Formats: sequence, C-alpha cells, structure tokens
Amino acid sequence: MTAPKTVIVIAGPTAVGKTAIAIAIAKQFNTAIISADSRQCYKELKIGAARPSGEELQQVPHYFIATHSIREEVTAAVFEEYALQKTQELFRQHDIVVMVGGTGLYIQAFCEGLDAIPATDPAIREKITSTYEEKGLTWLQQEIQQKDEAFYQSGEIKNPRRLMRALEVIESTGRSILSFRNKAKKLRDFNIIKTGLTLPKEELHQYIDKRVDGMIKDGLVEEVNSLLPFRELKALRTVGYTEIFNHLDGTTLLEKAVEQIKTNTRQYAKRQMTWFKKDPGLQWFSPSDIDKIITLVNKR
RNA sequence: GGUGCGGUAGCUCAGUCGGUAGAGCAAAGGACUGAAAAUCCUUGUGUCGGCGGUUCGAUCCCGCCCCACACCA
Repeated sequence: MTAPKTVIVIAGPTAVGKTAIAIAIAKQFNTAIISADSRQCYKELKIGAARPSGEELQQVPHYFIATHSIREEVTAAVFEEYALQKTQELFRQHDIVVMVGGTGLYIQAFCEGLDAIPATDPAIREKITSTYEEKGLTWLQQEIQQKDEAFYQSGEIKNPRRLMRALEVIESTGRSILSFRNKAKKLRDFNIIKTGLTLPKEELHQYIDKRVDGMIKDGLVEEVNSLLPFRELKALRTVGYTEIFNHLDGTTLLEKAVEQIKTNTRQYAKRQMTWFKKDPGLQWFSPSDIDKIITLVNKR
C-alpha cells in the first residue's frame, strides 16, 4: 500500500517555537524541512533573521535556508516554484515533507498558487519607483486613476506598494492587474495538513524579548555593520536590521534600538497572527503539543 | 531654604484669550497575489498633580500644598 504524499505545514508567529517542533516532527517521520520564511532564505542574514543554529540544521535537511543572496529578487512566486520543485524531489524518497515558516503569503502561494501575471519590465519598474520617490503618493494615485481606473476604484489607493505594482503591471502588459486575478485556488497533487502554533500573548512577548536580547549577545550589531553597504536592498528592510542601521548612523542609542526591535517584532507577530487566524484550514496547537501533531499526521 | 520652569492619554508633548481637550509614538482590531520581517487602513475620556477660592461655569485665573527638574544659597 502506498500512503498519500503529504506536506505538513507548521505556521505561527515569530519566536513561538516553530523551529524546534519542525525538527522534532521531521525526525519522527525521517524526512526534511522546507522553510517558508522570507528572510531566512538569505545567506547574508543569520543572527537577525533567527536562522536555525548549525546544530539544528545538522539534525534534519533544511531547504530555503541560506540558499539565496540578498542581491537576488526573491518573491512569493520564486518561493512557490522553488518549494513545489523541492517537494516533488523529496517525495521520491519520503511520504511526508515538513514545511515550516511564518511568511503567510509564501505558505499560501505554495498551498494554493498565485495567479499567473506576466513578468513586468524591470526598466518600467525602475522608472516608477524613482518617479514615486521624487513626486510622491499623489502622483502615483493620479497615474493609476488615469491608467487603471478599475484598480483605483477598488481601494488600497493609499498604499504605495500596491499602487506601484498595479502601475508596473498595466504599463508592462497593457492590462489591469485585476484582470489577471482569478480566485481559483490551484489544486496540488498531494495532501496538505496545515497547523498553526500559538501562545498566550504575554508568553510570546517574553520569548520575543529573550530572543532579541540573545541576538545582541550573539553579535547582531557586527552582522548588521558588515551589511551596511547593502542597506538599500529590499531584503534588508527587515526588523532587527533597520533599527541597528539607525544605531550605527548614530541617531539611536543601542538600548533604544533594542527596544524598537522588540516592539517591531511584537507588531510583526501580531500581523502574522492576523493573517493566519483567517485561514479556516489551519488547526491550532500549543508548541508543547508535539504529540498531538504527530498523531494528526499519523491519521492522514 | 530661595528663585525659576514644569506636573494634561501607557510615553513624549501641544492646547483651551474660562464653556470639561488633541497630535506623534505605544496599544487594540483589520487588510493583504511577484518587496509580505514589506506596505496599508480603522480606533484617542483622560479625577488636564491635590485641596480650597473667584465665577453661572475652572484643566485654564488666584491661594496653599505635594512631586520633578534647573539654578542660587
């Protein structure tokens, strides 16, 4: 008999304890882990991205950890393709694959797919970005109102990120980004079990504080200092890095920067919870419920 | 001890020429399709330090007291 191929997804906010559980489960089923984390995939980001330790990485094969460079364009689409391919590879040897991470959009891209939108022209993107920086939000809104009235009406017109994407799509393809969107979720030819890890807020915050203090002890400031030449890269618009960049500029005391990292991490964790909570397919557990998760996988 | 400057939202502060007050940050909730650890939206009543006085009415004016800071002794 052949068991159905299954991906067990472990989601949850930062610092909740996903890494340890994922490793325990991967070991239990003698399989590998695909990380769904938009920052741990960068080889240049280690301490600040809370990459699993060398010891942890040795216990179980990990993928999408330190596999890319901050100079590369890593996006949800890149992740979808990478993770699907890696999953197929792993299924040749394993019935189960563990996916763990806190990047909700990446998990969604993997489980349900993204709509196919043609690649946009980098020159157009470049031009839009620089003009926006020069002329501001009002200009962006006017451009969208003229060129993509439907998107302008649909909302999010105060969000420069979304406006710029909509603009680059219509300028590159001649079609509104809305016309590419269809709600159809892609069906995967394997099972997906989605779990979420959660803790009482106060407890989570304690873990966050502890983790941030640990990062400083481990040399976060030095790591960030070595990345100063790359601070403008998108990958470095990241909690733990931006605050230390400011400190290195001399505008923030280290103590203050550390407090900011803690605050920003709490806010990030909250956003993650907002995203995951709305997914009805997710089954929630406490990080101490490893046995329950294993039971769940065994019942597949 | 004296003088000065303060005491207003969890924090930093603005303001009311007397009609019980508002920003930023934090916090809470939410959105999210190629930057997602990003980006964006919504939510602001608090003995206006305490007690008295003047007044129709005081957080605002007056007196006393308490607290903080600075300077002088």
